[in-house]
Amino acid sequence: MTDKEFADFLFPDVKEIAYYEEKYVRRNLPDEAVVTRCAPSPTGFVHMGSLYQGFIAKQMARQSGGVLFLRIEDTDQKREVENGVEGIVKDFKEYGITFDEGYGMGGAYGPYIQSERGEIYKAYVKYLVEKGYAYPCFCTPEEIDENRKIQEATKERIGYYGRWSTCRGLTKEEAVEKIKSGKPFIMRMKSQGDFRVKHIYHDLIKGDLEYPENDLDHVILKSDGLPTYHFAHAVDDHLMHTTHVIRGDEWVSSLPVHLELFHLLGFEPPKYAHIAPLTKKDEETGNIRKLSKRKDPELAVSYYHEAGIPVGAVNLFLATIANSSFEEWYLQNQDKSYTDFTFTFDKMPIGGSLFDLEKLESVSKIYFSKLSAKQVYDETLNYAREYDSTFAEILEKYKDYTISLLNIEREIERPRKDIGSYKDVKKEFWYMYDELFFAKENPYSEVEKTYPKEDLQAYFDEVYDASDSEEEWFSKIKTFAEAHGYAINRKLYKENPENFKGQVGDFCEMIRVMATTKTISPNLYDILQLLGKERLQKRLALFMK
RNA sequence: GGCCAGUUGGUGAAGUGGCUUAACACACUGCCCUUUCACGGCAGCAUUCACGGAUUCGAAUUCCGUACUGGUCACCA
Repeated sequence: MTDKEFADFLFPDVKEIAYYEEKYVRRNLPDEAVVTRCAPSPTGFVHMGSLYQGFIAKQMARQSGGVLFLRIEDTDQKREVENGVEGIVKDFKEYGITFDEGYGMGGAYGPYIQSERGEIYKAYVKYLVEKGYAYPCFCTPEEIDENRKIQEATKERIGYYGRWSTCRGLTKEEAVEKIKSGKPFIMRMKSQGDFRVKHIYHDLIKGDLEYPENDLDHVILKSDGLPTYHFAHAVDDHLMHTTHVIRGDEWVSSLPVHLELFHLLGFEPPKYAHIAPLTKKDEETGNIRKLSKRKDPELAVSYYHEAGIPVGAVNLFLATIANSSFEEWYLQNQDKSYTDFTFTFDKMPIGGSLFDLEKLESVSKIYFSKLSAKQVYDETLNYAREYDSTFAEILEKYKDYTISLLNIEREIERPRKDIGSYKDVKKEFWYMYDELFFAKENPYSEVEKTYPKEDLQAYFDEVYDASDSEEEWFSKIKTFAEAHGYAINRKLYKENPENFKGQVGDFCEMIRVMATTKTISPNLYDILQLLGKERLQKRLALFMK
């Protein structure tokens, strides 16, 4: 029996690969164009890791005038989650990762969902059989497991190779016999590699990597007729003319298999860029470890949605960890978007990228500081509608008031950076709403310092005038404070602190605490203006108690 | 256990043999600016790059060994 006859016996009704080779023509793009993809499995929702991968893939494709497509890798039906695909598409879209082609939007290289590509994979497996590079395997999972245990016990390398690959030695006739008798089987690649031979592979991110030749006869077609990841990757990325495979570095160890698969199939392999994992410091052990789906809620994209961290801030953060030079560039190009930055593979981190929530917060504050008051208002309202309906009502009721409030020290060259999330708006400014302020039994209970309050009453009774300009307002404060034993400036106070109750700043602090309960707030003059004399008197009365 | 990678201040990191008496950012501390809070500016914060050895006139950067950390070894992707 020839290899050809054997192949025909195994796969009687599939097309020649020439059909597919002709159908999926070479892309007409310039040499530097990066054609890459996001290839998620519908096994759950998008997490930060896939978003990070998608972010980099999108940037590299866009900035090179290439193509980004979406391919759904749903060859594992057991792990599939209902509506998984829709969730993925939605999450990617929310975070600004849009595709040029792929699942749900068509393109010339489809189908873009692996479960619909079965015939294609079979054609290529058949091709491999014809060349003598693939064979059916009848080993049961139990037998494989048995071998593994022996290998572990004798400290031999684990896997289906060499003398352990029992079905590799079967003649074609024996195999045909078994199949005719109804024995279930899978297809394995027939590795031509030698484990002792080492090569260097140049990864776009990690640089030179030393790896041994693959000699494992990996499964390429499972018993359900669907391909394994390894095989699907080789076939799909060849047919879809992917130039760059950008993926997590947990794949580095599979590189030898993939390279051999491309070689056996006669394909030119793509360039690989292996992204360092997102890591965090484990609270229990103190070690740096990869972010885990189970342990770390912050891995889920929904975490940020709930926490009120805007999409734009997350993207900004991803940009800062993707290329270390980004942050400095962004500081110097305040008016530009992160999409204007040219990312390069060689500037991407190799070890691990610490996903630091504190850093995210600071990036988010920068993001917020660039928004207009109206934008902050609108987005905060959207958020509150979803997560805090009482605050949403308040925001709607006091729309113009809130926008004025948010506008203090905003929309200027160097804006405040006090808001890092939609949640912070309430956290920072709750005291500006009487509904929230007087809802507390004693709004001032958190205030630690005690103040010489008698001066305050006098100030509001005799001096404060809401119609004053900011300059007038402050000069009156100075005069009043001086008359009541405060130093008019810091220097004077520092020279002889014992001569004064404090300095003007201390007097201002007292006013601020009375009005807001806090020692930090936006510009005091604006806050007082917004509150108005009547509401201030109410607070004052409570404060004086 | 095998294979592969990583290890630079409180934190993230730049750095690819002399331009490094180790950038930048976050945090912290101090000072300055300012009419308050901020914003901003300046300064301080690793005599040293996990440890040990080697190569070299010269090493965070090259090589070897050790330790630690991570990844991976499926009919999962």
